[in-house]
Amino acid sequence: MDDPRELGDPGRSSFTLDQYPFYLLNRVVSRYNAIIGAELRKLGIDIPTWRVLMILGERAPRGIAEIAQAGVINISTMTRIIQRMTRDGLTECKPLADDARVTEVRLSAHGEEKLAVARAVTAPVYKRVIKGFSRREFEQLIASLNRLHDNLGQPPGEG
Amino acid sequence: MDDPRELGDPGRSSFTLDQYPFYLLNRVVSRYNAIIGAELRKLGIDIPTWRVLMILGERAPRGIAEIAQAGVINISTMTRIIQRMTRDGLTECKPLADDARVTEVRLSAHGEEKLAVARAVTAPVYKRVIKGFSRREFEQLIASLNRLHDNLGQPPGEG
DNA sequence: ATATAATGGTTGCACGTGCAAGTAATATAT
DNA sequence: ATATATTACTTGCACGTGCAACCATTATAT
Repeated sequence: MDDPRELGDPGRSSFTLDQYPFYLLNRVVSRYNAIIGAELRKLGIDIPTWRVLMILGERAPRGIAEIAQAGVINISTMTRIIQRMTRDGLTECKPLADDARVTEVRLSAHGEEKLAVARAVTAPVYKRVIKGFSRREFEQLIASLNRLHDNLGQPPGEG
Repeated sequence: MDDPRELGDPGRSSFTLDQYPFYLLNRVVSRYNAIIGAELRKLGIDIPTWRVLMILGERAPRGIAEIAQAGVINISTMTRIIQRMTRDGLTECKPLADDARVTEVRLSAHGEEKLAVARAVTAPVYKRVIKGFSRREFEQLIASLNRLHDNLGQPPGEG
């Protein structure tokens, strides 16, 4: 009864949703996205846009596929997210010099500004939500999420 | 530097995505949903349907709003999920006796079967993903997710 | 009794998404 | 050199979603 692989197992008769990690994960993510999404909407952006802003603010991905990979978003969807962002002046695109297939995407000045504002707006929400976490608990959470991520492997149709 | 509230804070200059819990959460959820979604598709159902099956299999919610609440899904969306499920013979609806406003939703026999099959199909994926977790780590994860959930409070436009 | 509010659910609309099939550019094989 | 495959991205299509406005039913106020 105490094998951890049986805890929260949807195949077991003792299964309940509150012990099912992916129900809890979905619930937390949905709520967080709902709240953050409402904040971002005031800035005229949505969550996918915000995620791309964060990614481009941190690394310099080589092409759209890599952004999609980093953002865990379908490539064709990412194409259109970048199209919207470029239309709205947040990003600039041009074919890469040594390989005209890949599209180089950079943040525009306007995009950098939006990112800064979005960070300022989301930070207080984040602080509220992380309240009560010790450093140990926080690090344990990160570690567990990374382990789950590794165990999941490469999903179909994401990169 | 070690105040946990500053760890992964999107407002800090030292911010990186791999230390941002909600990036990691989104990533894990997206991957899991992609994998599980592909499995469920073989059964002719999608993730929202699966979630409703699980909810109805566990409790007996009073009306559609309560299902939406439990499933962390918008009410109008839930209306249509139930419509689809009823069309496909997975659920049965009728107005409640003592209050004709609320819609009573029950699993049909076919719905029960689908739920059983879905459980059988998702269990091995779950076991693979939870691999390597000690009981302690598992319980710590559940606790952290519950804490995040509590800290988030009631989001806008979900129930 | 009658008007007003509140509750539970539904629908029109616009839009974002994923899949499958496409195009263009580069790499590989013959 | 030329055909074939692969890579990187794009687009047509069908569909699911959220928001806002709506309808129906019950509760409350006068």
